[in-house]
Amino acid sequence: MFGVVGRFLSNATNRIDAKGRVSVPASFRAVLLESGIQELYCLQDFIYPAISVGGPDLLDRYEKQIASVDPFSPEANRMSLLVHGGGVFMRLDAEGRLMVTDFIRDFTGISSEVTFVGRSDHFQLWRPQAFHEAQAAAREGRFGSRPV
Amino acid sequence: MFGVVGRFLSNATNRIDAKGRVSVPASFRAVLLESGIQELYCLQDFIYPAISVGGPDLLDRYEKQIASVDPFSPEANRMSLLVHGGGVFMRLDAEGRLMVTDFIRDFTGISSEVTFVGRSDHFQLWRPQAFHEAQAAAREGRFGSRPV
DNA sequence: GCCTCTCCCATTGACGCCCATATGGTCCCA
DNA sequence: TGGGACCATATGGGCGTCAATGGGAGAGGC
Repeated sequence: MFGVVGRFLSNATNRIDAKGRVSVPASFRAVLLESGIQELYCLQDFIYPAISVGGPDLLDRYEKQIASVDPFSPEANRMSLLVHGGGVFMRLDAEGRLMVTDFIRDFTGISSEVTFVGRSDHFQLWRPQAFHEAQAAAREGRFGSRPV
Repeated sequence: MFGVVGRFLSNATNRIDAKGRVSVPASFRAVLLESGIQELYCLQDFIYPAISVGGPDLLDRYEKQIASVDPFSPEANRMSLLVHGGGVFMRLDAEGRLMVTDFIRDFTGISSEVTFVGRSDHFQLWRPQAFHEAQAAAREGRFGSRPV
């Protein structure tokens, strides 16, 4: 439907239902299907208050990045804390929804709605307002609020 | 109509119908056809409250720029937030119309009419009044309002 | 036994694909 | 040169399909 474009693009906001589930946008599910991704790795972004979601390769890339810096640096320490201590694995239900756990809520501030944001090789979960603020800040060359 | 076209030029305002569709001006469609562009990359502009529309090469240009810096750097993260999170692929229907989604409306303020503005290698979608104001401001050497 | 998660089915509203109409312009020909 | 056929564009709308969402009921863990 969105053509032969195999990457995560755009942003869309969906509601969380009474059971704490939220539908992943169809265009994102199409990319997951195309990539044969069934197991979703969810990690905390290094900069923004958002959860990054992708296939198993996403974890690999983060670990490579950690390995590339001085392993005793505060930066490597901090990244490991997020990647290893903060990463979880999830899967979608038959309708393409995922559970919004406390892990996601606490880190992002998400409560009733989720903004899905494409990042090319993965996508992210944001609190709607936080996303808009971060985007506006990015346009002005700033970064917006850091997590925690 | 023959040969000379090649670029997106001039501007035109069309109405949005009851189903939220709007006709892309025929002269713009001719350029798209000539360029063999079927998938339209639509990006929320960095400066103006307008959507930029072009072929996949438009996205390629931005991605090259991102690729030129450390992919885990805050700077790459920030650019991706705009280029990937603020961009989407769309396609025209059989009559050469496109859906004016909330993605477009929220960012531009477009509600009932769309002004198409040629920008040589791409074109833009504007709220008519915002376009006139920005043009007037540009004549005086200013930039006009920034996006929300 | 209660609470949580998963699988299944139902609803509704949005979108894609298709065909129809109006309007204005161009070209041809008498 | 004026009339009229013809065409392209912009616009309207029917209808089937699918996505987003809601909710029931069973399986399994604490």
